Amino acid sequence: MAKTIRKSGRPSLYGDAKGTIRDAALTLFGERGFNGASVADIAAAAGVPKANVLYYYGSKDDLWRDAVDTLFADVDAFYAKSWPDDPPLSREGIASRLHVYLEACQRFPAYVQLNNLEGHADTWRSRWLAERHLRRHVATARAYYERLMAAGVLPRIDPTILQNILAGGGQLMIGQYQIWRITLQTDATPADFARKYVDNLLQLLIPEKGSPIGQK
Amino acid sequence: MAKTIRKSGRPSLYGDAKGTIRDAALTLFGERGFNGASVADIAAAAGVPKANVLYYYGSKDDLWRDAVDTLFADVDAFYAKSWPDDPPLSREGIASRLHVYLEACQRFPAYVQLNNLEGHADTWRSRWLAERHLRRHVATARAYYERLMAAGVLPRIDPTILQNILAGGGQLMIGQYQIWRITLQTDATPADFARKYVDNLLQLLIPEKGSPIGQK
DNA sequence: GTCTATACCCAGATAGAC
DNA sequence: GTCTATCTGGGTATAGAC
Repeated sequence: MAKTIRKSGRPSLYGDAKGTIRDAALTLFGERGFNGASVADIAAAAGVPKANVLYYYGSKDDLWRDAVDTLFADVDAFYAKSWPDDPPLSREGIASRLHVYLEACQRFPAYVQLNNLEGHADTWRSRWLAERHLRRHVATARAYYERLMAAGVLPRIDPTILQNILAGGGQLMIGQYQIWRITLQTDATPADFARKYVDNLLQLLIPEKGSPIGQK
Repeated sequence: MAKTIRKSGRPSLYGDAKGTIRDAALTLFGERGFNGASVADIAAAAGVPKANVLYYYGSKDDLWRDAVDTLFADVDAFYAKSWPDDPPLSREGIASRLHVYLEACQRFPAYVQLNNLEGHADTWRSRWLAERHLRRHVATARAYYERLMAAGVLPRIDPTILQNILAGGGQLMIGQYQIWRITLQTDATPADFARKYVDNLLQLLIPEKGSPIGQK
């Protein structure tokens, strides 16, 4: 019965049942996939009865869409405050851009897990993800990489492949951290992983003479 | 009751119903995930009644395990005939190794999709995958990359990160080809994609002067 | 607005005819 | 060995009390 003052951003005030449900849903959708996370699971995680989930969101599909939109609003806000408008066309510019991207993957696990879970199939969910959100993100990154190649900082190669080479490996290690942990006892979740990955990548791409690997 | 005699080394009874079911299961598990692919779906895809699936495999879990083991047996056989025992420690050696790996990802879609679908969670399935199969594959690849770094062909960086940089981007583009197709109209499924990816990657890592790759 | 109870369907798994 | 019919539980969604 609490009056929930709903701003379009993150309510999370006292009694914000709808927001609590959406946050729980996003976590479980990211962890178990759409089919693996039931409405009952989400309700239990949010601490509300099952029927309330369907009361606030008309259906499980609508809940998924709302949760994903909210996720990308958060990620966009994170990028807006972390990325300079005009990143330098240099080794350091690449490092900073990649570091922010990997930080986003760590901070918003569903950001990368949803791609893993939905990206291989042609469904209403993968289409929603791609057209509504990914296309925008990919275009922004590509514009910067195109400028890097034009400036001669990187060799000129296929831009889509370039994006995947630069970001793909780290995205995989973060998104699939559990299976990497089981396989090799490595851990891509600590805060310094993003920095370590970027340092190693740049050492491989643009070696600096005498630079110790994995330095701070 | 068509008598489809299957070769390729797997136990084939008359009309190999069991093999047909397992193949259909692997396809659907790879496409929709374990929870998204029902026993009824698998039975329909294999063209047998639902009860037969549970007759041949005692449970859905057992079917998954058997399908995954068979997949990795096929992938191992593919590697055995495609990888030289002693790949050269050179630019060409890297290219050939990566090319074979990406070909395997294309030829056995479930090989990469299962990682995407299971890799982010700690479940009996991700543990099965990691301990029974991935650890072996990763160790084999790592041994080669360690020798490459020791020989000075590549700068010495963290070997796990190196593996992910080299193979991660292509694996992502192939495994999540649908969402890349929707997002950018790119297509990672054609036979020449693996070659194109490797060429671009090596051009970035170890540029060759005057190489015509991706020039525009 | 919040909850209990329930409808209704589909999932995995069995029984038993043939 | 193959199939139809069925059991049981869990899934999404709804009705209706308060």
